[in-house]
Amino acid sequence: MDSEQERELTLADIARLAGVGLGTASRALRGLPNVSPATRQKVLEVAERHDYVVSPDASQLKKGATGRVAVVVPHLSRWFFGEMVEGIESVLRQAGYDLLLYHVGNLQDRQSFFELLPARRKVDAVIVVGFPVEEAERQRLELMLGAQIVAAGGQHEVYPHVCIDDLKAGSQAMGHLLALGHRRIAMIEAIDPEQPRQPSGRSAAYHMALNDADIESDPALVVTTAWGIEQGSTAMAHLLSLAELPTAVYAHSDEVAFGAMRTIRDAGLRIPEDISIIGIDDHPHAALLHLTTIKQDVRRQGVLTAQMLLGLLRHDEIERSITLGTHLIVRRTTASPRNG
Amino acid sequence: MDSEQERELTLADIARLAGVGLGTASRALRGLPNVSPATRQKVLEVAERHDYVVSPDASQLKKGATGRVAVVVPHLSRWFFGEMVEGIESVLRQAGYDLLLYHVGNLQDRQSFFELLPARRKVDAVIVVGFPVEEAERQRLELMLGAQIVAAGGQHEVYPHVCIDDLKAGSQAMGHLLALGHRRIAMIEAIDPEQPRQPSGRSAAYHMALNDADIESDPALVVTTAWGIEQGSTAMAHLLSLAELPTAVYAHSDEVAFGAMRTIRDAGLRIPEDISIIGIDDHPHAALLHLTTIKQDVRRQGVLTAQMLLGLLRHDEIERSITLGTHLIVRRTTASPRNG
DNA sequence: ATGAAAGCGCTAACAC
DNA sequence: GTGTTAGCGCTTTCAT
Repeated sequence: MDSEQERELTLADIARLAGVGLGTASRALRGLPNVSPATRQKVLEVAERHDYVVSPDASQLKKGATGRVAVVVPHLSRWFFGEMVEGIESVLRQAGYDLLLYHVGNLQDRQSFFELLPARRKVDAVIVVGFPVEEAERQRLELMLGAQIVAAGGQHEVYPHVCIDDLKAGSQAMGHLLALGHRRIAMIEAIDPEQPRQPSGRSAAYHMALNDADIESDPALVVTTAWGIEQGSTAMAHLLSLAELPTAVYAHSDEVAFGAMRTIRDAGLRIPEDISIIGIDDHPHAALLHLTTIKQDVRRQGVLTAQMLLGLLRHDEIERSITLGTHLIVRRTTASPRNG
Repeated sequence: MDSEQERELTLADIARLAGVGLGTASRALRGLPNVSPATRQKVLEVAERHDYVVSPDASQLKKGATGRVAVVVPHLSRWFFGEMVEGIESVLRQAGYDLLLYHVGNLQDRQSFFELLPARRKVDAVIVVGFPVEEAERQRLELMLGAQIVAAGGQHEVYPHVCIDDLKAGSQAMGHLLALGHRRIAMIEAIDPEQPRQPSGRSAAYHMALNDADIESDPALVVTTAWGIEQGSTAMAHLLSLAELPTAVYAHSDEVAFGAMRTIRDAGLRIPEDISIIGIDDHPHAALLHLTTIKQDVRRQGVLTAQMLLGLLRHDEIERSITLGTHLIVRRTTASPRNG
């Protein structure tokens, strides 16, 4: 059997088989006017019988639009990004767009992405997920003529975007701890060591909240670490080595909080009796571990980003900046300090 | 500013600017022979100066290959799939292939994927991740003439594939519990309700192990549920309602085990003193929760799958079936039964 | 309503 | 070595 050698039928084949001209076949298949019902019927029938589909590449070459959008993510196996991409994918697919995935896991990947622009001339748009594009990168992106650029899950003045207000989320977290009566509050600040350092709303919220509450901030209570469970665990160990322990911990993310929780318990301390802890995200495992947190709807951010993009592609008049709300979910890791 | 109207330069533009013919420009750019150093130098210089890159679509139209591969996944926000895609993406990118992502989250998505074949005529290959392709689906896939098809993370006789041996992984888990002296062992069987029911090696391992140990299996000790934390939690609740409790639980996956652990503890029972529990995967959170499990290297499966695919695309003589090993990681959720 | 023809941006075969 | 030419599979005038 030489089925291996079979080739895809072309429009010319279909036209010939249907006994019509090339142009007519094209129009018939695409539902354009100026085709008699009988002719259209015949073309459709032939195409159907032979399982014909047009070559998107050929048709795009002529039309100009690619029907693809690039999605650039710094991580994939992390819940936040998976959820985001799922949201994006669902609306893109429904709109008939294909999704080209680019992973920029570390600084080097990221540099080479913006240097080489592998998506160039391949997509109608690009969605940058979860990190702010720097000025130099923005300039490179300009080479992608005509491509719409939007950002999801990160602050971007420069591009249309959808995100949450990190400052507000942080304030909600701190507000909760403060309201419970905590005054000695530590922060585990999460950064991505593989990406350029960014000013963080979640960090700003900490200092602002403390300031508003007339609490002098103690630099020793702030520890900076990478975004992960083990890192959170280590950071917490550092905090526990302090002479005077914090009564509460504000972690930049749930995953960091998870690690911190383990360390606290392994040290023989109880949560929340000895130390309260709060995260941000509402990661699926937060409920499992009864972690109090600030919830954000990541999937929805993905959906809205993709919808915004489609609007841009259609040149609709649309909102170019969407900030989603976040809210406190009180579970069992926060309580008033004992001697509060 | 009408930069919006700027258009990408074509090869013809570059040729003209460099004062050479179209063919020469093409050869120069691609490093083909039969171009004088001086000419090549000039062409390269012009292209560089204008940030020119060839249109992949146009060049592919001529060459035949698309330079893209479709990756089909049933989930994204789940650790296993994110990890797998990261592995796949890393080698594909390095080889210059683009990755088209298709998400078939539920039965309907899956049906429409195989019915519409949105990747048809768009890719050189497709990688199916984490689910066995059914016969009817396989037939649809045949319409993608010339596309290589490989499978990752799921059993497939029909396609070249890389996976783990579920039967063996399950046997390792059961072997551990049995060796500890457990005889009343429950199984939380995880299935994907959104996908067609498949025979599971992880389930077979349970019955086989019990049989080999001359333990009569009690149907009440097997509970089937969907793949998730909450589902594991509920399943465990069911198990705890039994008149005679199991002394150990074998969960098909770590995430299911996580949920079960919560239920056990919420019921006031201790792990592993009252009930032992083991999972499969070595999810990042398994270490966090001290869960004993069977580790599999998912990322590596992704890498090997993509490498296998590249080999196939190059028509290399390569191994078309790779089964990765798994191994027991003993942590703190398993111990000998009290009255064992 | 329909067919012929030009051309999208490129590669490959062919002359020179 | 280099320029010209003929397509790749389609869409889109433009006649008819």
